[in-house]
Amino acid sequence: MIVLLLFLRRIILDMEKLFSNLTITVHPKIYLKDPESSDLGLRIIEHSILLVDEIGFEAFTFKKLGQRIGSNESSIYRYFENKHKLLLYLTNWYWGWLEYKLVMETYSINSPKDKLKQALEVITRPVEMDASFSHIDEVKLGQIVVNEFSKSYLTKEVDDENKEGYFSIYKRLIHRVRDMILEACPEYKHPASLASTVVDGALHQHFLMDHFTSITDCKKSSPPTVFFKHLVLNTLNIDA
Amino acid sequence: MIVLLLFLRRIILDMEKLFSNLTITVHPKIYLKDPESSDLGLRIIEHSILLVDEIGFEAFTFKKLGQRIGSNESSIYRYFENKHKLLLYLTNWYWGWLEYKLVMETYSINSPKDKLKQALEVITRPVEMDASFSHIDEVKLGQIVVNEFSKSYLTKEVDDENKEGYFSIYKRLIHRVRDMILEACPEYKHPASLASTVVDGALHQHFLMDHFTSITDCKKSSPPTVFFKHLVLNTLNIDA
DNA sequence: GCAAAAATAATAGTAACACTATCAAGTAGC
DNA sequence: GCTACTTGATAGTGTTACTATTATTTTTGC
Repeated sequence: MIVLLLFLRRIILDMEKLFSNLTITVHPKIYLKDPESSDLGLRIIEHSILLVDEIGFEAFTFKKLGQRIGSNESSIYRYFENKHKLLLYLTNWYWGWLEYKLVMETYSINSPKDKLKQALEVITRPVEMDASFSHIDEVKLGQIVVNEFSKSYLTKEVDDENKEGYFSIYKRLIHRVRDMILEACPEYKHPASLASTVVDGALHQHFLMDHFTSITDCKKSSPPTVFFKHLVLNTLNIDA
Repeated sequence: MIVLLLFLRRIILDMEKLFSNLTITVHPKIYLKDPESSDLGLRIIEHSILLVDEIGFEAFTFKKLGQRIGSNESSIYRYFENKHKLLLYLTNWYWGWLEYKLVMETYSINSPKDKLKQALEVITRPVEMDASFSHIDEVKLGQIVVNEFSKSYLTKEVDDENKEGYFSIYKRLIHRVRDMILEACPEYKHPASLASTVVDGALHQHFLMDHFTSITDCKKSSPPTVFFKHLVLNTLNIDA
């Protein structure tokens, strides 16, 4: 058993190495010029994560970002139309990255129930550092998603932007979780709602842990993963 | 049995009559001058609901609201410091109203499980008109809560404003649901997280029904209430 | 190694936003 | 009729969210 596990782990590590020069693909209409294509672009992404995390999306401006990276406001406008598009870029990147993690950490599991459990783990756990992408601080980006993601779709333009495909990575991730729910429990009637509730709810519980502790039971010693695993498995009548 | 039900219904109707001149109390530090205290104040509330629903919170300004109600921008500033405070006022009012509905529609139910079921009904159903408050369009206010509420707390000021008590009605509502969960199932370990997940999740599912239908199973014919009742009752091992 | 092309920086400018301050006009209570 | 209070009107300030133009630097193709 242990030998098998080590063997699987080996495959996974190889796989990760194989994909180590992988880049997360973001819908090209979100940017004017691909930020991965130049040094300035990479610095825009790197420091926008740090600055948004620091001062919040409302107070964030291209002017401040320019000052931070010693570059000009107008140069940043050549990469992104406005800060809303930049936020879309960052959150798209995050969901693409999480989808990659989800696939990597579940593809070798055959039992649908174990696969689902591992998926819940990936989706609800706190974000961990990933050395594969040197210009991105995944932990801070995770915080940005918790605090700002919903602002990217709670707009009057959401239907147009959805049609353009700006949210398709996010939706694809939820479809994956939905399909795993369905494989573990084919007769369940609300797999998509359950998947979206878990993904959105996990962000929400992480926020509550930081700011409204009286309306959550989650804490370091009993993280959201515990709550959501119990919730999903009981809902589907799967034994833990 | 039917006689008893009619009797209870009679009591409830009496009770509603009794409270018909009730006003929902909002934390006084949220406003500079009580909008319920003058005609202009009432018109500010009435038309801010219509205007925010129409153009969204981002595009909403006091100048536009002033034009709409034939009043001056500066006069509105005498009631609210800024539009963020006005949003807090509207959402506080909504949660206070929903709490009132929750209490009214559950207080006479003795069985903890039935009480919880009715609570889930109140919290997850679409908002319905309420003639008791003539200056408030509850349906549109409900839409505003779905689309804008999270923007009221996803800010850098959330901890300060929470300390001031700006979110206490919202938290109190969730505490009520948490307590009902606990009465129906005393051994359940995550009652607060479940309550907050249902309240937030209900708003989210309503949003998805309108904009991202592929990641929800909810629709007119199978509304969020069905999903959440099944979710909660199975999680708590209560038979429907 | 140099010219052309591309990328970036610098500067200026505009309309809207988010206010603050001041003063005038109306109105309500005593 | 005086006072206090409310509302309206006007003006002004600093910031935001851009756009446009021109200058400078960097890259690249030959």
